[in-house]
Amino acid sequence: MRYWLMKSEPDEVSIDDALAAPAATVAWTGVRNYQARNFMRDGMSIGDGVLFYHSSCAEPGVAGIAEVASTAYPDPTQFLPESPYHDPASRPEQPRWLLVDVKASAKTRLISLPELRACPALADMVILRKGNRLSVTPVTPTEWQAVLELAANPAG
DNA sequence: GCCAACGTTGGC
DNA sequence: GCCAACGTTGGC
Repeated sequence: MRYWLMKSEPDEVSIDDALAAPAATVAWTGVRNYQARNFMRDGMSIGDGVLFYHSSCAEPGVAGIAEVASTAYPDPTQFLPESPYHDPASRPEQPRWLLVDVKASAKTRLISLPELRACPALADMVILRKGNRLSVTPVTPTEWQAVLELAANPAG
């Protein structure tokens, strides 16, 4: 059992969108970074914990809890010419990009970046490191527990 | 919109 | 293999 943080732009798929989807499950399309892909391919197992993070929005931060709901499989959007995630260099017989299904478990209060940064247990969290841009990152059990505790507490 | 940080590309 | 140029990410 491992833990992860996965970024989503809420304009595209928010935690509410995920919870409203059939079986509260969404295919995590659009990852186009090899390191992030490799985490999904080589690191993830069904049932792993996921921090659902809202990025590129007015209030970036952890917005919900989810779990990995499939092993990695080819991201169909890489083959769709009309998709913003289209990759003309990827061949169907050897797909370059993968995704996993993510099942939303619960919405949390929004735990903002400043609040995450203020938590001592999260000092080394990958997402908080300077210059970090990875959309899929590992989370340690200690960090996972610390975020759950923040989520359970009142804001501030 | 700005810009720092990072990944990718491509010429050499 | 080096590295400059370019594109993207993402907080502010």
